[in-house]
Amino acid sequence: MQEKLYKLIEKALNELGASGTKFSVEHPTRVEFGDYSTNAGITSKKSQDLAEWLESHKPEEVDRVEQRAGFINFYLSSQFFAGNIKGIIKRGGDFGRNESLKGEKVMVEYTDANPFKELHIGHLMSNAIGEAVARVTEWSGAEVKRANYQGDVGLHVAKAIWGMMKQVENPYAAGAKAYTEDEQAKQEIEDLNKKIYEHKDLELNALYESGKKDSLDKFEQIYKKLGTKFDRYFFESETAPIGKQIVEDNMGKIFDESEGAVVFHAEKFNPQLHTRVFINSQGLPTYEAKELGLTKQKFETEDLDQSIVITANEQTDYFRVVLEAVNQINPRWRNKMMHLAHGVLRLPSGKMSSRTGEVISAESLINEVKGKTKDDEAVAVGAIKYMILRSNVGGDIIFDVDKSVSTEGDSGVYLQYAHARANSVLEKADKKGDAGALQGEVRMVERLLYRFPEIVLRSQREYAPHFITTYLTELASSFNNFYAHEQVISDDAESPYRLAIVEAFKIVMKNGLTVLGMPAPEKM
RNA sequence: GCCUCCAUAGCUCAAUGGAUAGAGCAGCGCUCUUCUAAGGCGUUGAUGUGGGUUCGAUUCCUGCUGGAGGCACCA
Repeated sequence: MQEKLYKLIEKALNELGASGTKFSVEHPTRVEFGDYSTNAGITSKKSQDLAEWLESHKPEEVDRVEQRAGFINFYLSSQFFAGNIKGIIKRGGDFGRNESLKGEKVMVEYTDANPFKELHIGHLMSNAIGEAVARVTEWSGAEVKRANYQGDVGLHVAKAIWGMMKQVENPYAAGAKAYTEDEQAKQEIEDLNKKIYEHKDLELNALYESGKKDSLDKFEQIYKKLGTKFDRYFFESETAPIGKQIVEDNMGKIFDESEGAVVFHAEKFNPQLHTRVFINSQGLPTYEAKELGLTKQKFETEDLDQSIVITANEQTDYFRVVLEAVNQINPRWRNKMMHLAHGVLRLPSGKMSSRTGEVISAESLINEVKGKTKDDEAVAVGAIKYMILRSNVGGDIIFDVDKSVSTEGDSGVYLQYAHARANSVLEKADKKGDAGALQGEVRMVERLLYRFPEIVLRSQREYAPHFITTYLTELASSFNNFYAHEQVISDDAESPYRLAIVEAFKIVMKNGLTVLGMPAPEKM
């Protein structure tokens, strides 16, 4: 429809001798200003003539054309909305999908949990955003590979194993604490770290393997709760040697020796960037080199058109440097890579730090929210995801537990409840909906329903799931208003049409929640 | 010191260069003998500050103030 109007306006401008004028066609911010609006009248300075031309050449879907403050507004006909209701019901679970990325293969890396440590609320953030991005990408027709890159070597592992050997309650926390407070423990942990790398101590290897497995199994249970199923797991123990090799192959060309370490002088390529160490003075690859190894692994195991990495924004500058290094090594990889940074999840009381041991685990947050939702896990997961996905990806989230389960608007609960309520009405009805039975005024909910596919598309293009969240909240509000003011099931002639609206709403809400990775319970 | 990002109502968030800056919470006042009141209706309240570009700026550029993150051998 938008495109149709665009072409019509282009034609009008041609005939009015104003061809080439720039203009846009969009949904106005307020419904009083119509379903579509154009600024072509302002940009062409022919508002009056253009409005008159459009009024006399309007397509059948347009009920009326009005000029207001220079803008030309299009009000669509009730038949247009009825047609869309019918179309939504026909497409059902597929309504909202598009094919803009058809034939492409996209890898989305997110969550990036570290074995031996607990999954904390930061991982929850990455997971919620990553899963939503993955789904939005799928809904745009791409084949998506979900990837999880995990740090299974390094000092944190040694700390955890040190704790395991002491058989304490929380091995990682105990190890981390001892490392900073106890000089002897620190030495023991560093020795352990070296031994883990060497992989020669059989007893230690067994401890390592069992600890890793337990940890990964536990992660899997949480991923299941959150609705994530990864296709690929990458480990730092694998990427490290590959990355080290890449750096060594490019010594003198891209990487240089400096103070005993191997560094990349990124500022030579971009003054905003800085030098970073890729291989430390002990000859061990750092996180930076490992990232190069990971990149190679990704592109060599899958024929990717795009690789999206989702991390916290504390890694933004680090990533810019690494991406520049990738660009020097293989620009074709670089051009397909995208780093999406999210903020930090905080509680109103302040930030948590994993170093001080005050981490809030993902599980404990889920359980706390669950405790406030009649013990309903679907509602709890939805509540948490909503809080994360309601605002722009880059910013921090202030997570207020009570607000997240708020029964009054702007929450996951609100969306799920509207969905369950629509389902309940449909179950009560003894007849089927019929979008052909319309009469009367067009409702707000009808004006919003058909917009869902374009919202999904925009979310994909801008890597911004929050557009969907915002839209669904508005949609749920319009549905609740409709529900509160009109008796859906009754004997009058329009009842089948109202039922069709409810059915279409249920489809869109369910698809919307699904594409965000939120559960959509049938009953609450 | 340098780099990046951010600043919207008392609070938490929206607003592809457009119209009277939208929601929710909190506050105040209504609303269940009717399909799920975890709902609905009404009401009070905001673009940090100085310039600039533009027919039009919350949006773009820039000065200032305030905040967050990062800046060599952690990840």
